Amino acid sequence: MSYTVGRDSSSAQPGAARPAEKLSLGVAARLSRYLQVLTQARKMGRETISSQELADYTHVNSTQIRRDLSGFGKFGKRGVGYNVESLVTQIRRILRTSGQHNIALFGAGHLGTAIATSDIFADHGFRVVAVFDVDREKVGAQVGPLTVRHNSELRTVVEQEDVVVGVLAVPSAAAQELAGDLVEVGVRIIFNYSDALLAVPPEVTVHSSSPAVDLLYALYFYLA
Amino acid sequence: MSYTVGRDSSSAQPGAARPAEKLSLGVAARLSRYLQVLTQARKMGRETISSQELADYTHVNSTQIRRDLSGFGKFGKRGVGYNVESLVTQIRRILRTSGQHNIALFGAGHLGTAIATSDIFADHGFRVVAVFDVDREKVGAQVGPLTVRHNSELRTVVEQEDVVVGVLAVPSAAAQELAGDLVEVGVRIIFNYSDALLAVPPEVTVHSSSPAVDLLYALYFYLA
DNA sequence: TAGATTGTTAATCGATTAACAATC
DNA sequence: TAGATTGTTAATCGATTAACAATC
Repeated sequence: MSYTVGRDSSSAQPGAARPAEKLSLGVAARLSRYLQVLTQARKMGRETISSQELADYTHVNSTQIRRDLSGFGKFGKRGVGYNVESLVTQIRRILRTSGQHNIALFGAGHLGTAIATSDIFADHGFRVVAVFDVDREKVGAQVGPLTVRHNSELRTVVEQEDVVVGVLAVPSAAAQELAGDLVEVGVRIIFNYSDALLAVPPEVTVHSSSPAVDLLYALYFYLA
Repeated sequence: MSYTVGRDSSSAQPGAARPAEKLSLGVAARLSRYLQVLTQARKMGRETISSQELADYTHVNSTQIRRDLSGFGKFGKRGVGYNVESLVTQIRRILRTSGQHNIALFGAGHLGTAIATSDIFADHGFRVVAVFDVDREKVGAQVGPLTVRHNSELRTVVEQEDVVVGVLAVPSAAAQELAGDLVEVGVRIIFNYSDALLAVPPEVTVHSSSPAVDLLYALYFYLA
């Protein structure tokens, strides 16, 4: 990982809920994972969870988890574990992602529809505010609660709705051009579901989904 | 990460294409990332790629990349870079995932259809050999090249087709039961697209997709 | 040749872990 | 109280990086 980010804030001061300098890449990544499991656990009605259970689900060592968390405050109860609800709140605060963040989704095909109608994003404070497509037959159709718009409305929507993230659920051939458009109107985070390699300026972050690669990784440990 | 896996194989011996003991978690994860970018690059017709370009796309430091690769052989050409095609082959060999691996997909809704008709899995040597659903209206329908089957055929298909991975694109409420069924018929890798927390025996690996969490992570560095 | 990029070293820094006292 | 689990320390190990000679 080569982002230029600050140092770890691991020097603990008892009792103090730390205002957090900049998190290291590793800490931020792990906190995100904890948040994923906690969100799922909350949905299933769990009230508390132990570091050991979190370890089982995230494959992060339980000591590491307690260490990561205790750097920011004493969130747990000895003999009991962590309160799921309050830990979700704490981690969101640490990651500074407690707010609502708006997403523009591109592509009203099967994948786009699946994304727009699920609550995988909603559960984490993201809101899909617009669905775009270039297909005139799809424009005007309903996808979940939204009406499909034509790509040409991109700029208007991004500016009016304060869109922070662009999600590309379009064919590879269309991805690069859309990425360029998004960058041009000021979007700095792109989530790419196509298998195109996107060229963007350094200040823009592209995250490419790749379930197959995740599987290869899992498979290695299965085969080895 | 708490898998019990072997040590890094970083002691280099010039010239030798290493038979690779067991890779460390970090090395395996990074090699997978390189593979993702290389596969994309190949699709776009690229012949060679430098460690610096790989670094730009993967956010892994370029020295780290050269180091990771040189542990297994001298794959690059000074002044030129790495041959994309041959590096794909080499990394697949190192990860021992050169073969064909069969997937069973559950859920013939929008997400399931998107997965079955894309080539995100095919590009990495995975083949979706069956699509299942419980909805009698969907059973029998065509999804890409496949006919939707009823869940009750699970065991037969897994045994006949040598299914290694189960992919769950079903509602959360249905996920746990299916996971149990998969474990029972011997599947050891589950890819979970639902937001259910799956309880499985320790020998089973569950990978839960969570694009929203990936976004939170990206957002942190954007906001901070 | 001149420029580019690999392969490798050596030094540093952060991640990981076992162990255990504190305490719910 | 007895059992469970956190918070924290101290020691180890692996990851990261800058730098540069080798070489295409």
